[in-house]
Amino acid sequence: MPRITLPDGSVRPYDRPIRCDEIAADISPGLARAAVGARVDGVLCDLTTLVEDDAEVSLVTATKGRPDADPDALMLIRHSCAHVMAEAIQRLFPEVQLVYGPPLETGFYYDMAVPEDRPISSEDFEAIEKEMKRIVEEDRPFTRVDRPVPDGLAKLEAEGSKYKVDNARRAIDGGATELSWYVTGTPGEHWEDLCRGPHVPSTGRIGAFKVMSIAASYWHGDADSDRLTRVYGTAFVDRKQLKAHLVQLEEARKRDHRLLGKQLNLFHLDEAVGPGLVLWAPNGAIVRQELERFISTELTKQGYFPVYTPHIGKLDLYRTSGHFPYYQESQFPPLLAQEQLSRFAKEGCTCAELSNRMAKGDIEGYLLKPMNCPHHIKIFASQPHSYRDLPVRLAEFGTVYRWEQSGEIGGMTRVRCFTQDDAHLFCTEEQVAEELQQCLSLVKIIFTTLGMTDYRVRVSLRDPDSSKYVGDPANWDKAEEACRAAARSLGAPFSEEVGEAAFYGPKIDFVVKDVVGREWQLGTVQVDYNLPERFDLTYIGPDNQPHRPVMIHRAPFGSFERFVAVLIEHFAGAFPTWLAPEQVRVLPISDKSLEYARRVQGDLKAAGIRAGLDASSERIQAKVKVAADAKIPYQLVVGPRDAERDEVSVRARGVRHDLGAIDRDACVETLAEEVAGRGAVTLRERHFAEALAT
RNA sequence: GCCGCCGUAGCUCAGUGGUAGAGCACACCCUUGGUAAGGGUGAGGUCAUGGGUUCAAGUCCCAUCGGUGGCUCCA
Repeated sequence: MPRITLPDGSVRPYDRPIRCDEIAADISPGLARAAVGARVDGVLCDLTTLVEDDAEVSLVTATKGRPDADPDALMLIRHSCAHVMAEAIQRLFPEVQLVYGPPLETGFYYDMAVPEDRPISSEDFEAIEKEMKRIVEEDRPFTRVDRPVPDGLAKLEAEGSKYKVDNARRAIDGGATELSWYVTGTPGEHWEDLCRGPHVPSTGRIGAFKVMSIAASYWHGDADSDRLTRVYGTAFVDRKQLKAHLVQLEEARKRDHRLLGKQLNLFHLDEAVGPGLVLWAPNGAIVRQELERFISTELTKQGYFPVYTPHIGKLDLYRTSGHFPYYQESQFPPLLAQEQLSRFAKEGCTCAELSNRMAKGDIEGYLLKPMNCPHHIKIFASQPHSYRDLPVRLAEFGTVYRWEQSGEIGGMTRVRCFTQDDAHLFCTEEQVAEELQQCLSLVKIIFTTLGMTDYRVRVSLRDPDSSKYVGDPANWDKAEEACRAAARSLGAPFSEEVGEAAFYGPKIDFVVKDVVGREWQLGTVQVDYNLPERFDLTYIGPDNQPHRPVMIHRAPFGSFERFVAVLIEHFAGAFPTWLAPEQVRVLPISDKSLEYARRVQGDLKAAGIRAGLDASSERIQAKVKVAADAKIPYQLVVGPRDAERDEVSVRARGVRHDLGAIDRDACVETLAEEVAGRGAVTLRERHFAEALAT
């Protein structure tokens, strides 16, 4: 007979198998009302689940009007809401076949096969929601019906849904001994769906929901398989939570780097230049340049040598490295040698022939470089190296070109031309561990300085079943173990992900999320035993014999394009003073103070500060507003009173009032310190701590 | 690359198949005002591009280009 242990440690003995909702009712009527599901020995399940043996049971509750919700409750609500949406859609579009509808972190989706002649569009959302509302208001119970495998399969086949048959087969392959359906209401009478569950007790427990968007997907995620329509929605315990979520989404969109990039004139994408080709406007260029300076200082400290290399190289170079022709489809087409080009033009050679002959190697040309490593390798190989010289660390802000799929390009996060803060380290096998650690600490310095604490670490390994990786498996094992060890030494949690490695070696990646929740790889450190082999790199060891060096590829920022995109969103465009394109703006009260304002600006510029001046004929109110919209860290308002006392009146970004006046020289000096120290000291804290508090 | 949606002034957006609009920004004039937008005047458009339907297309249809939301991909 089951003894039920509750989360508070108390134990309830029962003399018969007991349902979770009965347990809830035994504890309190309030709990019984609030419960939407249960966890039995940690496994989320229906409230009607029968507990037959001793178990730890906790009830999952969803209480309207409470700001915090149990993530499991939201999971149940969303999964259930996916059913309600599917029912609504099938009522409106009887031809639609359902595929798969799971809950997500922020909502749910349902994949479905929609007939081509009547696609679902966002214009249908209102009707769908209306239908859903009706189902929710009817408050019909979610009823589970289990069927033996043969009966279940027969039923699905009779219904003719290949997708659901496939789902069932997968469940069976996964060890299922029964197939379960969930009916929203009475079996035999109401709508039902093959589903593993669990669900909330009844449709009425879905507090508030919204159909969000529509997108395409592929069956099983396979681009060659059926195209499906994916409808996204979200659901919450109550309206208030849903609204808070929508407001949050709206706020996030305001931080979007594409929007801020335009508003703050940071970068520009121009149709005439080409998709995925970023033009850095002066303001964005300053941010990038500051980052370049910042990391250059660190690189010097860590013993890197700067190098410069061209943007193209001969095809043969990339045949050696393995970039060509294996990754041909993700590269810009090769540049043909001039005389060959004209010859082929005369011969009327087709593109397919051309690409064929290039792949075979009987045509020479140049490739826009997809990576910097081959060039750096050639610099290393241009001289003999003793083990005493190692490690050799070659660094370059190297621009690379990759032919990303058109649908993937967007903003500055995924582009076709980008500049990496790249470097390649050539070292002995014994040196790998320490070099890796140094690289990781560099990444950490960057993230810490910029206050970006919200990242995750991923150790990216090869997929042994895939053929896209080059080199000896034994070397891969060594490299992967080195990455694991280095990640461990970071002291932060990390996940290992198979199939994420580069073609030549495993990586330690730093991954962050953008405002819309998409993940991006920024910093990366990669161990490579393969390219040294392909290029036959050697150094002379203490035994006077040639040895193979190991390479480490690393880019702490990843690429400036992507990093700055994430940085814009991280700061919501309000860059710290050292990064801000315009660090200070001087605002004269009127033309009468223009001369003094110019003097202040001159002092600031002389101190190396990027200072602007608003010499327009607007009133001070307007100047303050415009400067605030431009997210300039400091505004110095100057009028006759300030000029007389050699002072400036300071306003700080984000503060709605005037902080007060201070001595002009003191202001310039502290600002210079703030910039030099990258925010270790700030003008606002040092001189206006009191004024800030009010 | 695939599917949906979108494309009107530098920006944000209105615009029943019947003469191309607003706000901001810009230029000039007035205003010289002590802390989150003073007032006026003006200039600015191959309505993404190319076809089609129509007496008539920014508006309807098709294609292309570009953007966007996903999917797939990301060496």
